[in-house]
Amino acid sequence: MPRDHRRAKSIRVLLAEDQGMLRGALALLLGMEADIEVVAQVGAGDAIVDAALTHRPDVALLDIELPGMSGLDAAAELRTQVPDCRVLILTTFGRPGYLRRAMEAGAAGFLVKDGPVEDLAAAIRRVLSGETVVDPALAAAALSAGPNPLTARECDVLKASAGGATVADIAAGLHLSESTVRNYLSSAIGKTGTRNRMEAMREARQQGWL
Amino acid sequence: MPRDHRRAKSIRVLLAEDQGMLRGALALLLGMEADIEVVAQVGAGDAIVDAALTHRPDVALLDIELPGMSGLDAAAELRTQVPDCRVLILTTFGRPGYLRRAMEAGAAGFLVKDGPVEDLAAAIRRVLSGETVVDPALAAAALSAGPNPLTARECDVLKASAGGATVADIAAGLHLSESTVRNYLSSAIGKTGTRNRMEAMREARQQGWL
DNA sequence: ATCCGGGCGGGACAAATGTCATGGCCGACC
DNA sequence: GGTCGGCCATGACATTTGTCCCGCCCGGAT
Repeated sequence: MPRDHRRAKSIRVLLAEDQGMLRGALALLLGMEADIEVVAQVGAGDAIVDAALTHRPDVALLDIELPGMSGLDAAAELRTQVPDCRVLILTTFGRPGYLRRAMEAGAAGFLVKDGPVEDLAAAIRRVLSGETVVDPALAAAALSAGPNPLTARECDVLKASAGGATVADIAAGLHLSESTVRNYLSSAIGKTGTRNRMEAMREARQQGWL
Repeated sequence: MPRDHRRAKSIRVLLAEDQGMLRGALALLLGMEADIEVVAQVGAGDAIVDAALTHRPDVALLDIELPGMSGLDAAAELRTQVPDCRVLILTTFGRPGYLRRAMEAGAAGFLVKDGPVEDLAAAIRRVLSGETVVDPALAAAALSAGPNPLTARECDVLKASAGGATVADIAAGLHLSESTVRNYLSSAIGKTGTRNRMEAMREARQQGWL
């Protein structure tokens, strides 16, 4: 005989968020909803799939920027490994490219960390009932921005150039010639319409292309 | 006749945090503590002092990175304009320089956003009772790291060089000659022991010097 | 009175960065 | 089979960046 005293079946939620305080606060608040139960909390991206396999949540609430594995990549993995689990992305940045990638990864919803906490439980319920939860303005922005024009290699080089790495550093890190690296950087700078690698990185990040 | 049903006087808290969801969640949780009352919530640094003057909180819980005015600057202002209000800094980054500046600004405590939510209410009570709340390991790091070696101008130039601005941009923005800008950048790079402006910025940020 | 240290700028030079043209290699697509 | 695009690489070149000189003006400390 189940020890659950509630009549309605409660919604099982997996919570992935690296900031301990926010994770704890959200878990407590969600746990107070009568029909919601937080069955797992993780602080790293590479723990998401394991936790989902173990606890079989109905909804996974995923941050994007996580140590280990991105929440977007985790969403894609969940799609195949735990297909019954619906994914709700919860992120600081409403970048067009993030939303696009979230949708391509099969996410059912996309929330930004601004906006009131009250939205959260509501979004979880709507997502579970089959709705897709996305801010319309953000969706429009994502559509009008168009897809990522950068090739995989150009993204690699931009990512590797973060933190002030020199061309030589990047070349060594990616096992490329220095000339090749400069060519990729140059073309990324061209495609982003910027003047140097820093601006190109900024722009690519802003768009959610990295 | 006061409508407050509790016997004990409750602790009046001002909450300054730009991320809406975290702000809302913390406000709800703190409000559930029997002896704590959130009397004001703000999402911008330049609203802190006004709100404190209006609502006369016992404790101000301040994020550092805020739009408008830094939580550290706001703490310094509170020190003079609302001296009875104790300041508890709540930040994502446990940078040594942040802790140092927080203490110099008269903060009574310094919490990082990792670590459990449960610490928060406890820290508020301890701060109010006169204790200073600081993670000992972080305090040691701040002490051993030494003070900021950069001059005010060097900081300005580093800040202005964020986002990929060229020397010409920085010079124009700060009304300086390009030679001067390059000299400041060079000396900042030297003092940080780095190889270029990007690394210098990274390091200076890491240390909390900006 | 002298000596810092900081703010500001100039000039010269080496190194890093960004651009461009060119070419080979591959796989996908028509 | 031909074409196109991505990946990788060279070499030459202009521009930017970083370094090291030098100098001037100030205000505060000794």
